[in-house]
Amino acid sequence: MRPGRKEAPLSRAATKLLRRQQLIDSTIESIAKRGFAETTLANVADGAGLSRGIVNFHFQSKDALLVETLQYLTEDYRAAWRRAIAKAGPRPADRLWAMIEADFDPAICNRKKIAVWYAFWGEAKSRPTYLKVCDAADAEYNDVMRGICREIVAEGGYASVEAEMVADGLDAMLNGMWLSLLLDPRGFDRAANKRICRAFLASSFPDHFSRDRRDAA
Amino acid sequence: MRPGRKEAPLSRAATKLLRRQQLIDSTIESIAKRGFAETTLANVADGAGLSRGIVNFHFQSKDALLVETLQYLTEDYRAAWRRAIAKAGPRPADRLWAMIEADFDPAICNRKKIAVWYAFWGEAKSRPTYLKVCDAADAEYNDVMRGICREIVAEGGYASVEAEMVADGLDAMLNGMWLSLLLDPRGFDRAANKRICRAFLASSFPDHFSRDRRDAA
DNA sequence: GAAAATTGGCTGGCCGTTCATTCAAAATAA
DNA sequence: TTATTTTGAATGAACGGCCAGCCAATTTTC
Repeated sequence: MRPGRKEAPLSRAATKLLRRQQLIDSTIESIAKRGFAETTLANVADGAGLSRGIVNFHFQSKDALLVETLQYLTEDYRAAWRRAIAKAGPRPADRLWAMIEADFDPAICNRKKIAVWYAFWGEAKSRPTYLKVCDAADAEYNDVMRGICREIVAEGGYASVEAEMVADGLDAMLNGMWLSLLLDPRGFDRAANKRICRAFLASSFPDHFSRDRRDAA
Repeated sequence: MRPGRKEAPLSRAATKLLRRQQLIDSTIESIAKRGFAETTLANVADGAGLSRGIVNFHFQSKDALLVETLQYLTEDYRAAWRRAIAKAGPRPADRLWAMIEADFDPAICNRKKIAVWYAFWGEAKSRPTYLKVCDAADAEYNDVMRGICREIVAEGGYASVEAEMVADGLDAMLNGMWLSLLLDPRGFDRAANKRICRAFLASSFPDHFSRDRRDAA
């Protein structure tokens, strides 16, 4: 197919993984470009530069491809925020802020991937498998965020602040900001959105976050 | 089709409107139940208790039906929050809170309608018409909310608070809470979510909102 | 190490099904 | 009657899944 260049020879096991990943990538591309309803196996195969029958060779069915695509997306996301937390060090305020930064990282928070997230959410109610995967990913993220907020509350002795409420509010806010990227990409402003998150944190945990700078004492 | 009962005679113009609304309602029902991808004209017609060819008589095409369904949904939503604001009286804090209450009103915020909203958002990126309608509706809501927040800031003399940031943050938070209803309907708690919104407002506009009661002095 | 045998990846066309749309005929209202 | 609405069957296009066979990679045999 690609006349000029010859692929480097790979072991069979490696090709198998490569092909599956190519097809998943192409599926993401197609859903972002054409939407869920108009993504066909032919589109996916064409996008990957492979033949028409290839998907049913590497995946049980179209639905299995879509489920695995969703699982890849959730794993990709989970890895990103876990990595960010790990890099942030021990202080809970730093870890919380790292989760937010991760949510706005262009590797995660770009229109293509957000469109695919929303495509799956849009189908979630009528497909229990999608619902389960999405809900589990969301729940895990929320659990971790609640835990960190509890640490901050304990550290700061914030009597009137309920950690869970801050975490849930922040979580919802982040998802809503993704929607605004989807609907109005030109008007989307990463820095402004981060500032809004920071203001929310500053009013909830004033000893840990300031409105302007990265971190308070 | 319904042998036992005979419909009351209606004028042709009235029947026409009735049929169109029946079909739009059935479309909403079908998208909520089966999802966007598996909603067919046959499903819609069956759901409305009408014959197979009926949709293409009252609508130009399937796509036209879907666009009009989305327009109906946005109009329904707009009417709900406008009504809520009008009922709330002159004080901006009351009007802002009325918008939030409207967002959690079971007539608007129920799993069926939320699922349909997310279905359209999921297709928005690849269908410019949907995008335009959704974005316009969102922008209008956001404009009004920003305006009210500006009034509150002016009233309270909140120096450090930017009205637009509060409005945008609240807007995003509300959308994110809808997602949590979609993904985890059992865990969804209207009152708890309202309390989170109220806490956010209390920390932004302390002279206008308290954490616990409906309104401050 | 070279040749032969085997495995497994990949192709592209085919088939049955489903769907949106059209249409001629029937039913209903004006 | 005439105009409009409704029906349900027909049409043609598009799709997912299937498969027989080709070919490269790997293993086995000599």
